[in-house]
Amino acid sequence: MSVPRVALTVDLVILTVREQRLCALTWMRDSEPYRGCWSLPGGFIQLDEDLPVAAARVMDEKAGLADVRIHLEQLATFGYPDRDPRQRVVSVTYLGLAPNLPASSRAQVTWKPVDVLLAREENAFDHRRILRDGVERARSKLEYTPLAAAFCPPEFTVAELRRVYEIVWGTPLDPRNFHRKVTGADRFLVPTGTTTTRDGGRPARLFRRGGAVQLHPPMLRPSA
Amino acid sequence: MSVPRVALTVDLVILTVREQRLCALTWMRDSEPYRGCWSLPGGFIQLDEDLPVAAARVMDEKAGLADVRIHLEQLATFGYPDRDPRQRVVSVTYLGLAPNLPASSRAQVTWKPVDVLLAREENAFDHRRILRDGVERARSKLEYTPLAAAFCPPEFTVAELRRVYEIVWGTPLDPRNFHRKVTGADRFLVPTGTTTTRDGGRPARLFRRGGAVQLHPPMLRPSA
DNA sequence: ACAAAAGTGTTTGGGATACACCCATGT
DNA sequence: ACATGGGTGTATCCCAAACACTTTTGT
Repeated sequence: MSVPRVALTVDLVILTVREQRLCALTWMRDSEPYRGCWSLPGGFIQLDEDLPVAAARVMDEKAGLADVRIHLEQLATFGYPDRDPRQRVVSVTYLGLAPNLPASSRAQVTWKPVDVLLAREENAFDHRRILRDGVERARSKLEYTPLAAAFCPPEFTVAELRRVYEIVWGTPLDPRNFHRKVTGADRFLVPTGTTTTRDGGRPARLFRRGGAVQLHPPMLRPSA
Repeated sequence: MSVPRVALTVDLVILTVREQRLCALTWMRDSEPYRGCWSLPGGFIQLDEDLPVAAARVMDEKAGLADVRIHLEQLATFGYPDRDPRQRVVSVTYLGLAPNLPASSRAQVTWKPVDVLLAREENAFDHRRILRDGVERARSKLEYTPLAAAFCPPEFTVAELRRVYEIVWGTPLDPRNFHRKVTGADRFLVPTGTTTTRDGGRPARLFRRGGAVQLHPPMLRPSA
């Protein structure tokens, strides 16, 4: 029995926080279609390759973030027939949250603020839609998982973590109540025992990510 | 440029509540591979077909639930290389919640309790894993969306809705507090103005689904 | 001394839980 | 009359928001 076969890609929504803004890793296209438009880093899946493996390979080859072991989770699959003008291509997308890192050395790959990307129209395929879904997923994941810490360097202060929440959610948070909530949440943060004054003022305790997978209790967004 | 192409299927996790149990629609395989094992209803995607359209077609052709317009949402995509012994097949899965309906007239398609399906090993491909993910998604969706009402007939009582929650979550709920919460949630339920005594006792008001998409405030599971 | 940021204590209000109690039907 | 389930009222508790206040640094 013969069945239709389609080309399958993995496309990545890699987010970070840098210079007080939520940014996504973009690939500037230098060939048709959509030459000169931004796209998400992506690549075709090999026949013998598992989906997460393909995602990790694209992280390496296209995004230039090979060494960095960042959290990658499946976002959604996009496959309406004409999303790629050349042929039927179905895209399995992954969401990753990274600390503020230099991206690839290639000029083609850069961090861009998501609000700029979502406002501009010059995007390839349906990648603006995919980015929007990824950002929304990240926003809600911050509520009930400890993934906000994935945006931070290995050691960070409570205030730095709060800045992540404020930038991703786009809302100011009360520093005092935030402090109590995150330090009280089960296995969210583990103190290193050291402090830093890099943010000015009184020395702040440094923390590392704890082993929690879910957040109890969750950090809920202000009612919006 | 030549790229690898793979076969793509849509597989459905269709859940309902019947006879006090959470059940899933299963397809009994009558050909190899996995002859005699249960599987999820599924089918190959056509070249010119959007993914949700393919899901609706499978609902019709395989599940025999054509007329019924039920809620279908994308669940996840499964694609490790050897999940189908014949060839590389990637499966885009959808989750649907249905009221208690007669399934197809074909004996091959039946409702089976999910606890039985998840306990048994005689399943095709990785469909047990997919079912498990679908059930978990449904459980958490009941918390913050009004989808529990999708398990009910068009008109239903608060107690019938409560039974849905109790069966899907596997926990008893306080009838009084449940009543207050669901009738107080914004646009969850709209009263029809009529009552029924089909459950015995004092007549219960009948409700229809309201227009809410999210639940404010959410119905949280007992801490478990 | 003063500014700046970290961290703690305290009050208060809304929502959830637990449960007593009343209502409206069938038998 | 009584059983059965529908529905309301109420005390209590917990948690989160709001914000005054103390602590510890740099300049």
